Amino acid sequence: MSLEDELLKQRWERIREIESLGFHAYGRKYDFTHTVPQILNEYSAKTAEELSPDFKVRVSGRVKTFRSKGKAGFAHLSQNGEQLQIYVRSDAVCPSDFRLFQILDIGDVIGAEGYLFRTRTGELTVHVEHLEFLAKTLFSMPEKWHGLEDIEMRYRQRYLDLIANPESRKVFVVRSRIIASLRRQLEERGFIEVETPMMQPLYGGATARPFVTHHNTLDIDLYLRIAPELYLKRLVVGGLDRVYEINRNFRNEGLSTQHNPEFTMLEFYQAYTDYRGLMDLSADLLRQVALDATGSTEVGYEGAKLDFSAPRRFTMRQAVVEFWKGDNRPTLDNVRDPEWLKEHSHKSSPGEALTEIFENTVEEQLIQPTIIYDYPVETSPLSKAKPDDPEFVERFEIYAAGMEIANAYTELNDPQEQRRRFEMQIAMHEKGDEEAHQMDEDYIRALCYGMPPAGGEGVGIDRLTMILTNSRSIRDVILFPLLRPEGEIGIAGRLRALES
RNA sequence: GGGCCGGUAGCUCAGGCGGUAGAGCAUUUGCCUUUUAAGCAAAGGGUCGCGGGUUCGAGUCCCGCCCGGCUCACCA
Repeated sequence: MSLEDELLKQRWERIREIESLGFHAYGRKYDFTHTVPQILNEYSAKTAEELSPDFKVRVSGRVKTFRSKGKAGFAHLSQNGEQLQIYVRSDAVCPSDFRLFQILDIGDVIGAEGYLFRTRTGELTVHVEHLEFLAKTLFSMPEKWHGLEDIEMRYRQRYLDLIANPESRKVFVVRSRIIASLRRQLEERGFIEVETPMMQPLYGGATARPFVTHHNTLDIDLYLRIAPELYLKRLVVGGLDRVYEINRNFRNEGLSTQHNPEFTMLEFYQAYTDYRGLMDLSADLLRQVALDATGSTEVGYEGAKLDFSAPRRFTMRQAVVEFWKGDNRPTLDNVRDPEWLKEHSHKSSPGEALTEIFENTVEEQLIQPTIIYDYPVETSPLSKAKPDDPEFVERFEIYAAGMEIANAYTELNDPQEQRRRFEMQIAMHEKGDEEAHQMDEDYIRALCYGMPPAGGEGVGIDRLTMILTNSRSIRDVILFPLLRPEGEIGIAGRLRALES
Protein backbone atom coordinates (compact mmCIF):
# COMPACT_ATOMS: atom_id res chain seq x y z
CA MET A 1 0.00 0.00 0.00
CA SER A 2 1.31 3.44 -0.83
CA LEU A 3 1.95 5.91 1.92
CA GLU A 4 -0.88 8.09 0.73
CA ASP A 5 -3.31 5.19 0.99
CA GLU A 6 -1.98 4.29 4.41
CA LEU A 7 -2.56 7.82 5.62
CA LEU A 8 -6.04 7.74 4.17
CA LYS A 9 -6.80 4.46 5.88
CA GLN A 10 -5.42 5.67 9.21
CA ARG A 11 -7.60 8.71 9.11
CA TRP A 12 -10.62 6.80 7.94
CA GLU A 13 -10.21 4.53 10.95
CA ARG A 14 -9.65 7.54 13.15
CA ILE A 15 -13.13 8.76 12.24
CA ARG A 16 -14.53 5.71 14.07
CA GLU A 17 -12.57 6.60 17.17
CA ILE A 18 -13.73 10.20 17.00
CA GLU A 19 -17.31 8.96 16.79
CA SER A 20 -16.79 6.45 19.60
CA LEU A 21 -15.74 9.39 21.78
CA GLY A 22 -19.14 10.95 21.14
CA PHE A 23 -18.15 13.48 18.46
CA HIS A 24 -19.29 13.83 14.88
CA ALA A 25 -16.51 13.56 12.30
CA TYR A 26 -18.40 16.12 10.22
CA GLY A 27 -20.24 18.48 12.51
CA ARG A 28 -23.22 20.73 11.83
CA LYS A 29 -22.57 24.07 13.44
CA TYR A 30 -20.57 25.79 16.10
CA ASP A 31 -21.75 28.78 18.11
CA PHE A 32 -18.55 30.74 18.40
CA THR A 33 -18.31 33.86 20.51
CA HIS A 34 -15.41 35.34 18.54
CA THR A 35 -13.53 34.73 15.36
CA VAL A 36 -9.80 34.26 15.69
CA PRO A 37 -9.06 37.73 14.27
CA GLN A 38 -11.58 39.23 16.72
CA ILE A 39 -9.81 37.58 19.66
CA LEU A 40 -6.46 38.84 18.44
CA ASN A 41 -7.79 42.35 17.86
CA GLU A 42 -9.55 42.66 21.16
CA TYR A 43 -7.17 40.89 23.52
CA SER A 44 -3.66 41.09 22.10
CA ALA A 45 -3.01 44.27 24.08
CA LYS A 46 -4.22 42.79 27.38
CA THR A 47 -1.66 41.75 29.98
CA ALA A 48 -1.78 38.37 31.71
CA GLU A 49 -3.35 40.00 34.78
CA GLU A 50 -6.12 41.57 32.73
CA LEU A 51 -7.25 38.18 31.41
CA SER A 52 -9.73 36.39 33.68
CA PRO A 53 -10.44 32.63 33.83
CA ASP A 54 -14.08 33.56 34.33
CA PHE A 55 -14.32 35.04 30.83
CA LYS A 56 -15.07 32.22 28.41
CA VAL A 57 -14.64 32.28 24.67
CA ARG A 58 -15.57 29.81 21.93
CA VAL A 59 -13.49 29.85 18.78
CA SER A 60 -13.17 27.55 15.81
CA GLY A 61 -10.64 27.01 13.10
CA ARG A 62 -8.41 24.62 11.24
CA VAL A 63 -5.58 22.99 13.16
CA LYS A 64 -2.36 24.43 11.73
CA THR A 65 0.24 23.25 14.26
CA PHE A 66 0.17 20.57 16.90
CA ARG A 67 2.63 20.00 19.76
CA SER A 68 1.80 17.29 22.26
CA LYS A 69 3.75 17.27 25.47
CA GLY A 70 2.33 14.13 26.99
CA LYS A 71 -0.51 15.03 29.33
CA ALA A 72 -0.83 18.47 27.77
CA GLY A 73 -0.25 20.10 24.45
CA PHE A 74 -0.58 23.09 22.20
CA ALA A 75 -2.13 23.69 18.81
CA HIS A 76 -2.78 26.69 16.63
CA LEU A 77 -6.20 27.25 15.12
CA SER A 78 -6.27 29.16 11.86
CA GLN A 79 -9.28 31.21 10.81
CA ASN A 80 -9.60 34.03 8.29
CA GLY A 81 -5.87 34.04 7.74
CA GLU A 82 -4.89 34.44 11.39
CA GLN A 83 -3.87 31.99 14.09
CA LEU A 84 -4.68 31.59 17.74
CA GLN A 85 -2.98 29.14 20.06
CA ILE A 86 -4.93 26.74 22.24
CA TYR A 87 -3.62 24.84 25.26
CA VAL A 88 -5.18 21.55 26.31
CA ARG A 89 -4.18 19.74 29.49
CA SER A 90 -5.60 16.49 30.70
CA ASP A 91 -6.67 17.81 34.10
CA ALA A 92 -8.66 20.67 32.55
CA VAL A 93 -10.86 18.73 30.12
CA CYS A 94 -12.88 15.54 30.29
CA PRO A 95 -11.11 12.32 29.21
CA SER A 96 -12.90 12.05 25.87
CA ASP A 97 -11.96 15.64 25.00
CA PHE A 98 -8.34 14.94 25.87
CA ARG A 99 -8.29 11.78 23.81
CA LEU A 100 -9.81 13.75 20.91
CA PHE A 101 -7.03 16.29 21.27
CA GLN A 102 -4.40 13.55 21.18
CA ILE A 103 -5.67 12.13 17.90
CA LEU A 104 -6.10 15.44 16.08
CA ASP A 105 -4.48 15.73 12.70
CA ILE A 106 -3.14 18.94 11.28
CA GLY A 107 -5.88 20.19 9.02
CA ASP A 108 -8.84 19.07 11.15
CA VAL A 109 -11.46 21.71 11.89
CA ILE A 110 -12.41 22.00 15.55
CA GLY A 111 -14.06 24.29 18.05
CA ALA A 112 -12.52 25.16 21.40
CA GLU A 113 -14.11 26.67 24.49
CA GLY A 114 -12.13 28.06 27.41
CA TYR A 115 -10.56 31.17 28.83
CA LEU A 116 -7.78 33.38 27.56
CA PHE A 117 -4.40 33.47 29.26
CA ARG A 118 -0.80 34.14 28.43
CA THR A 119 1.79 31.39 28.32
CA ARG A 120 5.22 31.64 29.86
CA THR A 121 6.49 33.00 26.55
CA GLY A 122 3.69 35.56 26.52
CA GLU A 123 1.52 34.20 23.71
CA LEU A 124 -2.20 34.85 23.96
CA THR A 125 -3.73 31.37 24.27
CA VAL A 126 -7.07 29.71 24.92
CA HIS A 127 -6.95 27.48 28.00
CA VAL A 128 -9.34 24.84 26.73
CA GLU A 129 -12.12 23.42 28.87
CA HIS A 130 -14.15 21.80 26.13
CA LEU A 131 -13.42 20.71 22.57
CA GLU A 132 -15.78 20.14 19.69
CA PHE A 133 -14.95 18.30 16.48
CA LEU A 134 -16.21 19.88 13.25
CA ALA A 135 -14.54 18.36 10.18
CA LYS A 136 -11.99 15.64 9.50
CA THR A 137 -9.22 15.98 6.95
CA LEU A 138 -8.42 12.74 5.19
CA PHE A 139 -5.29 14.07 3.53
CA SER A 140 -2.20 15.57 5.04
CA MET A 141 -1.71 19.29 4.69
CA PRO A 142 1.13 20.99 2.83
CA GLU A 143 4.36 21.39 4.75
CA LYS A 144 4.15 23.93 7.53
CA TRP A 145 7.39 25.78 6.86
CA HIS A 146 7.50 26.23 3.08
CA GLY A 147 3.76 26.10 2.45
CA LEU A 148 2.53 24.89 -0.92
CA GLU A 149 5.11 25.77 -3.56
CA ASP A 150 3.99 23.66 -6.51
CA ILE A 151 2.49 26.24 -8.85
CA GLU A 152 0.30 23.79 -10.69
CA MET A 153 -1.18 22.48 -7.45
CA ARG A 154 -1.70 26.03 -6.19
CA TYR A 155 -3.85 26.77 -9.23
CA ARG A 156 -5.66 23.44 -9.50
CA GLN A 157 -6.32 23.05 -5.77
CA ARG A 158 -6.61 26.67 -4.82
CA TYR A 159 -8.13 25.77 -1.46
CA LEU A 160 -4.80 24.25 -0.44
CA ASP A 161 -2.99 27.36 -1.58
CA LEU A 162 -5.37 29.47 0.51
CA ILE A 163 -4.88 27.24 3.56
CA ALA A 164 -1.12 27.00 3.29
CA ASN A 165 -0.05 30.37 1.91
CA PRO A 166 -1.30 33.44 3.77
CA GLU A 167 0.14 35.73 1.06
CA SER A 168 -2.07 34.07 -1.51
CA ARG A 169 -5.12 34.55 0.65
CA LYS A 170 -4.19 38.20 1.00
CA VAL A 171 -4.09 38.70 -2.77
CA PHE A 172 -7.73 37.69 -3.04
CA VAL A 173 -8.75 39.76 -0.06
CA VAL A 174 -7.12 42.77 -1.72
CA ARG A 175 -8.80 41.91 -5.00
CA SER A 176 -12.14 42.01 -3.24
CA ARG A 177 -11.20 45.34 -1.68
CA ILE A 178 -10.28 46.76 -5.09
CA ILE A 179 -13.65 45.84 -6.54
CA ALA A 180 -15.46 47.16 -3.48
CA SER A 181 -13.55 50.43 -3.72
CA LEU A 182 -14.43 50.89 -7.39
CA ARG A 183 -18.08 50.08 -6.73
CA ARG A 184 -18.23 52.51 -3.83
CA GLN A 185 -16.55 55.30 -5.77
CA LEU A 186 -18.85 54.86 -8.76
CA GLU A 187 -21.98 54.64 -6.61
CA GLU A 188 -20.94 57.83 -4.84
CA ARG A 189 -20.87 59.53 -8.22
CA GLY A 190 -24.36 58.37 -9.16
CA PHE A 191 -23.47 55.36 -11.31
CA ILE A 192 -25.80 52.36 -11.16
CA GLU A 193 -24.64 48.79 -11.62
CA VAL A 194 -26.26 46.74 -14.37
CA GLU A 195 -25.81 43.33 -15.94
CA THR A 196 -25.92 42.85 -19.69
CA PRO A 197 -25.83 39.66 -21.77
CA MET A 198 -22.83 37.38 -21.58
CA MET A 199 -24.27 35.31 -24.43
CA GLN A 200 -24.69 37.49 -27.48
CA PRO A 201 -25.89 36.80 -31.04
CA LEU A 202 -23.28 39.24 -32.35
CA TYR A 203 -20.03 39.97 -30.57
CA GLY A 204 -18.56 43.43 -30.46
CA GLY A 205 -17.10 46.25 -28.45
CA ALA A 206 -13.54 45.02 -28.83
CA THR A 207 -11.25 43.36 -31.32
CA ALA A 208 -10.91 39.70 -30.36
CA ARG A 209 -11.91 36.21 -31.36
CA PRO A 210 -14.92 34.90 -29.43
CA PHE A 211 -15.99 31.61 -27.91
CA VAL A 212 -19.04 30.11 -29.59
CA THR A 213 -21.81 28.20 -27.86
CA HIS A 214 -25.21 26.94 -28.84
CA HIS A 215 -28.72 27.36 -27.53
CA ASN A 216 -30.73 24.21 -28.20
CA THR A 217 -34.34 25.44 -28.04
CA LEU A 218 -33.74 28.47 -30.23
CA ASP A 219 -31.25 26.45 -32.26
CA ILE A 220 -28.88 29.39 -32.63
CA ASP A 221 -25.20 29.88 -32.07
CA LEU A 222 -24.32 32.49 -29.49
CA TYR A 223 -21.04 34.15 -28.66
CA LEU A 224 -19.68 34.58 -25.18
CA ARG A 225 -19.21 38.28 -25.02
CA ILE A 226 -15.82 39.85 -25.70
CA ALA A 227 -17.10 43.12 -24.17
CA PRO A 228 -20.35 44.54 -22.77
CA GLU A 229 -19.82 47.89 -24.47
CA LEU A 230 -22.56 47.96 -27.05
CA TYR A 231 -25.21 46.89 -24.54
CA LEU A 232 -24.12 49.46 -21.99
CA LYS A 233 -24.37 52.19 -24.60
CA ARG A 234 -27.89 51.04 -25.50
CA LEU A 235 -28.66 51.72 -21.85
CA VAL A 236 -27.21 55.22 -22.15
CA VAL A 237 -29.61 55.73 -25.07
CA GLY A 238 -32.34 54.54 -22.72
CA GLY A 239 -31.55 57.25 -20.20
CA LEU A 240 -29.34 55.39 -17.74
CA ASP A 241 -26.89 58.25 -17.81
CA ARG A 242 -24.32 56.67 -15.52
CA VAL A 243 -24.01 52.89 -15.68
CA TYR A 244 -21.32 50.40 -14.90
CA GLU A 245 -20.82 46.68 -15.00
CA ILE A 246 -18.14 44.56 -13.35
CA ASN A 247 -18.16 41.19 -14.97
CA ARG A 248 -16.41 38.62 -17.08
CA ASN A 249 -15.37 38.93 -20.71
CA PHE A 250 -14.27 35.97 -22.79
CA ARG A 251 -11.67 36.09 -25.52
CA ASN A 252 -10.60 33.03 -27.41
CA GLU A 253 -6.92 33.80 -27.54
CA GLY A 254 -3.64 32.72 -26.11
CA LEU A 255 -2.78 32.39 -22.45
CA SER A 256 0.05 34.27 -20.85
CA THR A 257 1.06 35.91 -17.61
CA GLN A 258 -1.17 38.80 -18.69
CA HIS A 259 -4.03 36.97 -20.42
CA ASN A 260 -6.63 34.55 -19.14
CA PRO A 261 -9.44 33.54 -21.56
CA GLU A 262 -12.01 34.80 -19.09
CA PHE A 263 -11.14 38.00 -17.32
CA THR A 264 -12.92 40.67 -15.36
CA MET A 265 -13.59 44.16 -16.67
CA LEU A 266 -15.13 47.18 -15.13
CA GLU A 267 -16.89 49.16 -17.83
CA PHE A 268 -18.60 52.43 -17.09
CA TYR A 269 -20.37 55.06 -19.17
CA GLN A 270 -21.10 58.62 -18.24
CA ALA A 271 -23.41 60.78 -20.33
CA TYR A 272 -22.60 64.41 -21.08
CA THR A 273 -18.86 64.06 -20.61
CA ASP A 274 -16.02 63.24 -22.97
CA TYR A 275 -12.63 61.55 -22.72
CA ARG A 276 -11.13 64.54 -20.95
CA GLY A 277 -13.69 64.17 -18.19
CA LEU A 278 -12.91 60.47 -17.96
CA MET A 279 -9.17 61.14 -17.69
CA ASP A 280 -9.81 63.18 -14.57
CA LEU A 281 -12.28 60.63 -13.22
CA SER A 282 -9.84 57.78 -13.92
CA ALA A 283 -7.03 59.53 -12.12
CA ASP A 284 -9.30 59.94 -9.09
CA LEU A 285 -10.52 56.34 -9.20
CA LEU A 286 -7.00 54.94 -9.49
CA ARG A 287 -5.57 57.07 -6.73
CA GLN A 288 -8.36 56.07 -4.35
CA VAL A 289 -8.33 52.39 -5.28
CA ALA A 290 -4.58 52.22 -4.68
CA LEU A 291 -5.14 53.86 -1.33
CA ASP A 292 -8.00 51.52 -0.41
CA ALA A 293 -6.15 48.41 -1.54
CA THR A 294 -2.67 49.09 -0.22
CA GLY A 295 -2.97 52.05 2.13
CA SER A 296 -0.79 54.23 -0.08
CA THR A 297 -0.76 55.84 -3.51
CA GLU A 298 2.82 54.58 -3.89
CA VAL A 299 2.73 50.93 -4.83
CA GLY A 300 5.71 48.61 -5.09
CA TYR A 301 5.66 46.41 -8.18
CA GLU A 302 8.54 44.19 -9.29
CA GLY A 303 11.12 46.44 -7.73
CA ALA A 304 9.59 49.65 -9.05
CA LYS A 305 7.62 52.25 -7.08
CA LEU A 306 4.47 53.14 -8.98
CA ASP A 307 2.98 56.51 -8.13
CA PHE A 308 -0.79 56.50 -8.48
CA SER A 309 -1.27 60.02 -7.18
CA ALA A 310 -1.52 61.53 -10.69
CA PRO A 311 -0.78 59.69 -13.94
CA ARG A 312 1.41 61.29 -16.60
CA ARG A 313 -0.30 62.20 -19.87
CA PHE A 314 1.07 61.97 -23.43
CA THR A 315 -0.58 61.81 -26.82
CA MET A 316 0.34 58.67 -28.70
CA ARG A 317 2.48 60.73 -31.04
CA GLN A 318 4.22 62.53 -28.16
CA ALA A 319 4.87 59.20 -26.51
CA VAL A 320 6.56 57.77 -29.60
CA VAL A 321 8.87 60.78 -29.67
CA GLU A 322 9.40 60.87 -25.91
CA PHE A 323 10.17 57.15 -25.45
CA TRP A 324 12.06 56.57 -28.68
CA LYS A 325 14.98 54.22 -28.13
CA GLY A 326 18.28 54.63 -29.94
CA ASP A 327 19.29 56.96 -32.71
CA ASN A 328 17.24 59.05 -35.10
CA ARG A 329 14.71 60.14 -32.57
CA PRO A 330 11.71 61.31 -34.61
CA THR A 331 10.11 64.74 -34.33
CA LEU A 332 6.40 65.37 -33.89
CA ASP A 333 6.35 66.24 -37.60
CA ASN A 334 7.91 62.84 -38.39
CA VAL A 335 5.23 60.91 -36.55
CA ARG A 336 2.60 62.93 -38.43
CA ASP A 337 4.21 62.12 -41.78
CA PRO A 338 2.69 59.08 -43.58
CA GLU A 339 5.99 58.49 -45.39
CA TRP A 340 8.00 58.37 -42.18
CA LEU A 341 5.41 56.02 -40.64
CA LYS A 342 5.52 53.74 -43.67
CA GLU A 343 9.31 53.50 -43.38
CA HIS A 344 9.09 52.38 -39.74
CA SER A 345 6.27 49.83 -39.99
CA HIS A 346 4.92 47.32 -42.45
CA LYS A 347 1.29 48.26 -41.75
CA SER A 348 -0.52 49.76 -44.70
CA SER A 349 -2.31 52.73 -43.15
CA PRO A 350 -0.56 55.55 -41.26
CA GLY A 351 -2.78 55.04 -38.23
CA GLU A 352 -2.10 51.32 -37.93
CA ALA A 353 1.59 52.03 -38.47
CA LEU A 354 1.68 54.59 -35.67
CA THR A 355 -0.11 52.15 -33.35
CA GLU A 356 2.33 49.40 -34.20
CA ILE A 357 5.34 51.61 -33.59
CA PHE A 358 3.84 52.73 -30.31
CA GLU A 359 3.21 49.16 -29.17
CA ASN A 360 6.66 47.99 -30.15
CA THR A 361 8.69 50.84 -28.74
CA VAL A 362 6.74 52.62 -26.02
CA GLU A 363 4.39 50.25 -24.25
CA GLU A 364 6.92 48.23 -22.26
CA GLN A 365 8.51 51.43 -20.96
CA LEU A 366 5.31 52.73 -19.41
CA ILE A 367 6.05 51.54 -15.89
CA GLN A 368 4.68 54.59 -14.08
CA PRO A 369 0.92 55.06 -14.47
CA THR A 370 0.52 56.92 -17.76
CA ILE A 371 -2.39 58.11 -19.84
CA ILE A 372 -1.80 57.82 -23.58
CA TYR A 373 -4.41 59.71 -25.61
CA ASP A 374 -5.49 60.46 -29.18
CA TYR A 375 -5.53 57.20 -31.13
CA PRO A 376 -5.76 56.63 -34.89
CA VAL A 377 -9.29 56.15 -36.17
CA GLU A 378 -8.51 52.79 -37.83
CA THR A 379 -8.01 51.03 -34.53
CA SER A 380 -10.98 52.65 -32.81
CA PRO A 381 -14.27 51.97 -34.59
CA LEU A 382 -16.48 53.11 -31.70
CA SER A 383 -14.77 56.37 -30.68
CA LYS A 384 -15.61 59.91 -31.67
CA ALA A 385 -13.18 61.64 -34.01
CA LYS A 386 -11.23 64.69 -32.97
CA PRO A 387 -12.94 67.71 -34.50
CA ASP A 388 -9.66 69.25 -35.73
CA ASP A 389 -8.05 65.97 -36.81
CA PRO A 390 -10.56 63.42 -38.13
CA GLU A 391 -7.88 60.76 -38.65
CA PHE A 392 -7.64 60.59 -34.85
CA VAL A 393 -10.18 59.85 -32.19
CA GLU A 394 -10.78 61.02 -28.65
CA ARG A 395 -9.50 57.92 -26.96
CA PHE A 396 -7.02 57.14 -24.20
CA GLU A 397 -5.52 54.13 -22.55
CA ILE A 398 -3.90 53.91 -19.14
CA TYR A 399 -0.69 51.98 -18.79
CA ALA A 400 1.14 50.89 -15.68
CA ALA A 401 3.93 48.36 -15.13
CA GLY A 402 4.14 48.07 -18.93
CA MET A 403 0.58 46.77 -19.16
CA GLU A 404 -2.57 48.29 -20.53
CA ILE A 405 -5.01 48.53 -17.66
CA ALA A 406 -7.72 50.82 -19.02
CA ASN A 407 -9.18 51.96 -22.32
CA ALA A 408 -11.59 54.87 -22.71
CA TYR A 409 -13.06 57.21 -25.26
CA THR A 410 -15.59 59.79 -26.17
CA GLU A 411 -18.34 57.59 -27.53
CA LEU A 412 -19.29 57.90 -31.16
CA ASN A 413 -23.01 58.77 -31.07
CA ASP A 414 -23.64 59.67 -34.72
CA PRO A 415 -25.41 56.65 -36.31
CA GLN A 416 -24.43 57.68 -39.83
CA GLU A 417 -20.77 57.88 -38.85
CA GLN A 418 -21.05 54.63 -36.88
CA ARG A 419 -22.41 52.94 -40.02
CA ARG A 420 -19.42 54.19 -42.01
CA ARG A 421 -17.01 52.96 -39.32
CA PHE A 422 -18.55 49.49 -39.32
CA GLU A 423 -18.29 49.44 -43.11
CA MET A 424 -14.62 50.41 -42.79
CA GLN A 425 -14.18 47.49 -40.40
CA ILE A 426 -15.91 45.12 -42.82
CA ALA A 427 -13.48 46.26 -45.49
CA MET A 428 -10.58 45.52 -43.11
CA HIS A 429 -12.10 42.10 -42.47
CA GLU A 430 -12.20 41.42 -46.19
CA LYS A 431 -8.52 42.36 -46.37
CA GLY A 432 -7.81 39.62 -43.86
CA ASP A 433 -8.19 41.21 -40.45
CA GLU A 434 -10.10 38.44 -38.68
CA GLU A 435 -10.71 40.51 -35.61
CA ALA A 436 -12.24 43.51 -37.35
CA HIS A 437 -15.58 44.57 -35.97
CA GLN A 438 -18.86 43.20 -37.26
CA MET A 439 -21.79 45.31 -38.45
CA ASP A 440 -24.28 45.58 -35.60
CA GLU A 441 -27.49 47.00 -37.00
CA ASP A 442 -29.38 46.65 -33.75
CA TYR A 443 -26.79 48.90 -32.14
CA ILE A 444 -26.97 51.44 -34.97
CA ARG A 445 -30.76 51.43 -34.63
CA ALA A 446 -30.33 52.35 -30.95
CA LEU A 447 -28.05 55.23 -31.94
CA CYS A 448 -30.71 56.38 -34.38
CA TYR A 449 -32.90 57.24 -31.39
CA GLY A 450 -30.18 59.60 -30.15
CA MET A 451 -27.49 58.76 -27.63
CA PRO A 452 -26.42 61.68 -25.48
CA PRO A 453 -22.74 62.54 -25.75
CA ALA A 454 -20.90 60.23 -23.39
CA GLY A 455 -17.56 58.95 -22.29
CA GLY A 456 -16.98 55.27 -21.66
CA GLU A 457 -14.14 53.31 -20.12
CA GLY A 458 -13.06 49.76 -19.44
CA VAL A 459 -10.68 48.85 -16.64
CA GLY A 460 -8.97 45.46 -16.47
CA ILE A 461 -9.59 44.33 -12.93
CA ASP A 462 -7.18 41.39 -13.07
CA ARG A 463 -4.27 43.49 -14.23
CA LEU A 464 -5.06 46.25 -11.80
CA THR A 465 -5.08 43.61 -9.08
CA MET A 466 -1.74 42.26 -10.27
CA ILE A 467 -0.20 45.68 -9.89
CA LEU A 468 -1.77 46.44 -6.52
CA THR A 469 -0.78 43.02 -5.11
CA ASN A 470 2.66 42.84 -6.72
CA SER A 471 1.72 39.67 -8.60
CA ARG A 472 3.77 38.60 -11.60
CA SER A 473 1.13 36.45 -13.28
CA ILE A 474 -2.56 37.00 -13.93
CA ARG A 475 -3.07 33.45 -12.66
CA ASP A 476 -2.01 34.60 -9.24
CA VAL A 477 -4.98 36.97 -9.05
CA ILE A 478 -7.61 34.66 -10.57
CA LEU A 479 -8.81 32.03 -8.11
CA PHE A 480 -9.26 29.31 -10.71
CA PRO A 481 -7.27 30.18 -13.83
CA LEU A 482 -7.87 28.10 -16.94
CA LEU A 483 -5.59 25.04 -17.08
CA ARG A 484 -5.65 21.90 -19.12
CA PRO A 485 -7.75 19.22 -17.38
CA GLU A 486 -5.48 17.07 -15.27
CA GLY A 487 -6.95 13.65 -16.12
CA GLU A 488 -8.00 10.85 -13.82
CA ILE A 489 -7.92 11.81 -10.14
CA GLY A 490 -9.10 8.46 -8.76
CA ILE A 491 -10.37 9.68 -5.42
CA ALA A 492 -13.83 8.10 -5.80
CA GLY A 493 -12.28 4.68 -6.23
CA ARG A 494 -10.04 5.14 -3.22
CA LEU A 495 -12.92 6.23 -1.02
CA ARG A 496 -15.01 3.30 -2.28
CA ALA A 497 -12.17 0.95 -1.37
CA LEU A 498 -12.21 2.30 2.20
CA GLU A 499 -15.83 1.34 2.66
CA SER A 500 -15.47 -2.23 1.46
C1' G B 1 2.19 27.12 -32.00
C1' G B 2 8.11 28.00 -31.38
C1' G B 3 12.31 28.22 -27.79
C1' C B 4 14.21 27.35 -22.82
C1' C B 5 13.41 25.12 -17.89
C1' G B 6 11.00 21.70 -14.66
C1' G B 7 8.04 16.92 -12.85
C1' U B 8 12.10 12.09 -7.31
C1' A B 9 8.06 9.91 -0.41
C1' G B 10 1.67 13.25 1.47
C1' C B 11 4.63 18.34 1.33
C1' U B 12 9.62 21.05 0.56
C1' C B 13 13.89 19.46 -1.77
C1' A B 14 19.11 16.73 -2.57
C1' G B 15 20.73 12.89 -5.79
C1' G B 16 29.00 14.66 -9.84
C1' C B 17 30.91 10.79 -15.30
C1' G B 18 25.08 5.05 -15.65
C1' G B 19 26.30 0.79 -10.46
C1' U B 20 21.33 -1.48 -4.04
C1' A B 21 16.94 5.87 -4.00
C1' G B 22 18.24 10.19 0.48
C1' A B 23 17.13 14.49 4.07
C1' G B 24 13.67 17.77 6.67
C1' C B 25 8.51 18.31 7.67
C1' A B 26 4.27 15.10 7.95
C1' U B 27 2.83 9.83 9.57
C1' U B 28 3.17 5.47 13.30
C1' U B 29 5.04 3.74 18.38
C1' G B 30 7.25 5.13 23.18
C1' C B 31 8.69 9.29 26.85
C1' C B 32 7.37 14.29 28.11
C1' U B 33 1.58 19.22 32.06
C1' U B 34 3.59 26.64 29.41
C1' U B 35 5.39 24.59 23.91
C1' U B 36 5.94 27.27 19.37
C1' A B 37 10.00 25.13 12.71
C1' A B 38 9.07 21.86 20.74
C1' G B 39 12.50 17.89 22.12
C1' C B 40 14.45 12.70 22.66
C1' A B 41 14.31 7.38 20.90
C1' A B 42 12.64 4.01 17.21
C1' A B 43 9.75 2.59 12.82
C1' G B 44 7.03 2.65 8.28
C1' G B 45 6.62 5.06 3.63
C1' G B 46 8.91 5.44 -3.72
C1' U B 47 5.00 3.43 -10.80
C1' C B 48 11.87 8.69 -9.75
C1' G B 49 5.32 12.22 -14.86
C1' C B 50 3.95 8.21 -18.90
C1' G B 51 5.72 4.94 -22.95
C1' G B 52 9.62 3.11 -25.83
C1' G B 53 15.05 2.58 -26.79
C1' U B 54 20.52 2.03 -25.69
C1' U B 55 23.14 -0.87 -21.89
C1' C B 56 25.21 -6.49 -18.10
C1' G B 57 22.79 -2.43 -15.44
C1' A B 58 18.85 3.87 -16.40
C1' G B 59 16.21 8.65 -11.45
C1' U B 60 20.73 9.63 -14.51
C1' C B 61 21.84 8.77 -21.65
C1' C B 62 18.49 8.86 -26.44
C1' C B 63 13.38 9.25 -28.80
C1' G B 64 8.12 10.13 -28.35
C1' C B 65 4.10 11.76 -25.34
C1' C B 66 1.52 14.16 -20.91
C1' C B 67 1.33 18.25 -17.33
C1' G B 68 3.29 22.85 -15.62
C1' G B 69 6.49 27.40 -15.55
C1' C B 70 9.06 31.30 -18.18
C1' U B 71 9.52 33.53 -22.89
C1' C B 72 8.32 34.79 -28.12
C1' A B 73 4.16 35.20 -31.37
C1' C B 74 -1.24 36.92 -30.54
C1' C B 75 -3.99 39.89 -27.31
C1' A B 76 -6.55 43.48 -22.83
